[in-house]
Order: sequence, then structure tokens, then C-alpha cells
Amino acid sequence: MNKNLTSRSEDYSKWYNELVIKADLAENSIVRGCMVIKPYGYAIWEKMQAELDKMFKETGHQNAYFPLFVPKSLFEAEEKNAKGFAKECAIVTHYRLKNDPENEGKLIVDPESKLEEELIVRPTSEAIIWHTFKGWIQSYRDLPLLINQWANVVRWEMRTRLFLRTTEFLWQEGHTAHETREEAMIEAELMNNVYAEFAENFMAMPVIKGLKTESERFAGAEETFCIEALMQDGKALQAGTSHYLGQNFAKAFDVKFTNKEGKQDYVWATSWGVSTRLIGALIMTHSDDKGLVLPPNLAPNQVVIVPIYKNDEQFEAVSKVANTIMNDLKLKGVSVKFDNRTAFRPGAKFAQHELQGVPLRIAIGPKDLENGTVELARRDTLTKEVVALESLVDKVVNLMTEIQNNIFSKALSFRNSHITKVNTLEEFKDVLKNKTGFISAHWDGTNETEAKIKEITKATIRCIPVDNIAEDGKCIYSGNPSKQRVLFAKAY
RNA sequence: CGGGGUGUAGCGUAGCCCGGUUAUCGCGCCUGCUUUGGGAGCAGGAGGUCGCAGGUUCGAAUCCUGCCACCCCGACCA
Repeated sequence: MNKNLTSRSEDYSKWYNELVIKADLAENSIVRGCMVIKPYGYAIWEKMQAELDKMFKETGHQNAYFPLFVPKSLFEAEEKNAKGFAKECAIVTHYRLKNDPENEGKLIVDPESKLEEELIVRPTSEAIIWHTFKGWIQSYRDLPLLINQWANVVRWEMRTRLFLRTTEFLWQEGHTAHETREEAMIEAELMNNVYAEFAENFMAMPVIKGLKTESERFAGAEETFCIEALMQDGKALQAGTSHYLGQNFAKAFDVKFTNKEGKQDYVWATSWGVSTRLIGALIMTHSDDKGLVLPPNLAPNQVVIVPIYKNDEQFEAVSKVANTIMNDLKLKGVSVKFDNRTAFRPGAKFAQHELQGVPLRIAIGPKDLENGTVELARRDTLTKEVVALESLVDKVVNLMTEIQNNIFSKALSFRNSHITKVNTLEEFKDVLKNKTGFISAHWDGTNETEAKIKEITKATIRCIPVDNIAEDGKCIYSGNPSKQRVLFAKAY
């Protein structure tokens, strides 16, 4: 295996794939399109889960769990939703195997075990959840119902890519029911804001909050809020979505409640989700040619200590100092790993921890023992400095914030410098070809124009930013009047 | 499902056109010694249904036929 990573600028896809594998985050599995998330990758996901879960609870949500299998009749109840996902479903048709009479030691599907009704492996859980909600909701006193589920889902995609698009993926899906349209709409936007906050404060990834156009909307939604991020190759990535579902699912699953006036009404719904795709987003937002750059707020280890020694006595002396530092840092809430593996030399450890994006590295050797110092190396800037032991803990604590802020502002200025206003289709094409990134342009609001632009340029409307300012202009394609600019980009 | 490509050790590969001893090299792995402040050096070692099946031939990784798998580009998508 090559020691060096492919350069980012050379071949972004190759670089990404190599990085995911070499940094020990995940690997392709034997099952088509599915990936194995390795311990280090999973540790990042656990950090994300913990922070998101906290935010969901703070906004009044509770966790629950619903079945993996959805009976076909339930699945098809909300027609638009069913149609949207129909082409990518795994379906259980049988429940038993038996010995193959013609091939000793082999198994075949037992035709006797055919299910009367097929079960769909959930590509999303609206159907099974709304069927369940029917039994949970009778009165306005049962509302709002604010439920979140951590789960896996299966979408049988044609082409997959580690973390960004896999046949099975882990995610959370929130499903809520409300008394009024307004309340549901507020909830949908609130959760989109939660996602944006998480992306910016924890992932250090700037996002644009917006609304999807009709054609990009979730199947079955009346409005889809989203957060859109920009990757280092200039392509956009949908990082999270939050849907206002109106009464579509309530009607499809007959979920009515008695309101304060004693009248029956259908409830108003939302659903929202983010997935392990966020790990892909994290990688493509910050990493460099040396590997991952993890924000301190999500790094499984914020600090790693690497001992340098020539013999057992030195190793023991260094370890003593390292353990003291580790304890002091842990008391300050900093997560530290002492890399005391004897099978690897310091250089190899430096390279590995850089590859895995550990924000700070402390090296301690014989020279440091003499001087009462350590070597402190930052992953984000790749700079090193010698620090006196007595000021180390404060310094590290401060650096956690500084690194978090630094990588955010780096990503932010990249993102901001890649939003380009254009007024003609020629300019549009030119930016796509030579600069990439988001393109802010006038659009006449029709599906036809959107589809045409996609056909010509491969770029799609990522979103209509929620904080958009009104501006009169002409659609870059049709020339028809437009009230505001929307953001286009090539997307993952 | 359309277009292109590739299958040789855990990974990456040479050899194939033009058939000929024991299938090449690098990384990784194992053992030993020396090393350890940026991916160690030396010595030794283990590891192979050359994708599968058939055919041609004295002889097939190499030629022929069929099949399978995977990758890339489209369509689809969080």
C-alpha cells in the first residue's frame, strides 16, 4: 500500500476514497453497496449522535424505535412517498430456507414460505410510524407528538460511495405531529436550524439554510427545508433535510384528533433527518493531503501523546509525565490518548495521527524531560512549538476552541468565495466549468426551466436560501421576470 | 439498464500482443539483531484455485468460447 495519499487536487474522488480507507473510518463490505464502518469511523458517528441527541432532547423530542419492515400495503398508502421510493426498495418475499435437494449442502428459498404480503425494508419510516401514530393520537392533549428514531435504512442505489451514498446507512429520523399548520411549519424550520447549528458549531462546516424547489422536495412533503454545504472540490452536498408534510400522512393513515372545540381534524406533520453522510461531509470540508482534519468538538481523541525514548528507563520516565498530563487534561474535559504502543516508532505514529485528524499532538522525549517542556503540534495548521509543562494544560484548553474556530473560518471563507452571482447562462456555464461552487442566479420559478438548466449544465437548484433578499431580475434561461436569486450547483 | 474497462498473494502490480523451466516487483505480514525527536535498516521467512468452466496444444496466466464478479462514465439518489 502506498504511504502517501493521492493529492486532493489531483483526483478528488480517489483522494476521498483512499482517505476513508487509510484513516480507518470504513471499508467496502462484501455486500453490494454496503459499507463496514470501522471503530474509528464509528467513534466519530457516536460523537455526532451524542451531540445531536442532546439537541433533540433540548427541543422536547423523545427517542423511540419502530420496525425495520414495512408491510407493502402500509408503504403504498401515501402515494407520492411510495412512488418516490419505489425504485430503490429491498423487499422481503420469503421467510425460510431449506436444503437444496439437487445440491447437497446448499440452501434454497423455500417456496412454501412465501409471504402473503411482502415486507419492504424501510427506506424511510413515515409509513410504519404514521400507522403507529394513529393509535397514539386521539385528542389535542396528545399533541404535539415529538418522536425521534435512531435507525438504519436501506435504499437500493445504483451507484454508491463510502458514507455519501451506501445501500444501507445509519441515520436519525424525527417524526412529529401537531395541532396546527403553523406549529408544524415552525417545527420543520426549527429542526433545520438545529441541523445548521450542529453543522456549524460541531462539524465546523458552514451551511446555507434554504428551501428545496418542488422537484427536489422529499416525496410526500409540502415543503422541504435543507442545509447545503460546499465541499472542497466545489460540489454541493445536501447535509440535512427537514420536511413540512402538511396533512398528507395524516390523511393517508387516517390520523385524526379531537380539537379544543370538540371537532375532528387531521394532524399536521413534519419529518427530518441526518445520516452518516455527515461523516463524508466532515471529511470533504476540512481534510488535506495529509489526511483528516477533525474539529475538536467531534474528534474521538482531541489530543494524542506520543512518547519518544531510546530505552526502558526513558520510556518509563516519559510515561510518567505523559500520564500526569493526561490526567490534568481529562480534568479539564479534554479527551486524550497516550499512544504508548511499542511496536511503532514515533514517525509512524505522527503520520498515523495526522492521517486520522487528531487536532493536537504532544510529543515528549528525553530532551523535554531535561527542559520541562513538550512539543505541541497542531493538525489544522501543521505548526509545532515547544511549550513549558506548567503552561501546557491552559494552552491546550484554549487551542481546542481556537482550532475549532480556525477550521470553521477557513471553510467559511472557502465557501463564501465560491458563491458567484451570474446574470446569463453563458456566465453560468463558465463559472461551473472554471470556478465551481454555488451559483446565485435568477430563475423563473418553473419546473421546466429547472429541468432544462439541469439537462444543459448538470447543475441543480440546491436551495432557495431562507434569508434571501428580494431582487427583481430576469431568469437566466427563459428571460422571464424573477423576484429573487436561487443557488445552483453541481451536487453529490 | 446503456457505453467503456479490469480480474495474477492481504493491497498495488509485471508478465498476456508473440504459449515454453520454479509466475515478477513493491507495500504489508512473521522471526532475529540493530534502531526510536517525522512513515527505520539489515538478514531470513511465510503467503498463489493467475475470476470460474470448457476448448485448442506435447505444454496455457498467455490463444479461443461461454459464464461470473468488480470498477469507471451516464440515468437514480441523503
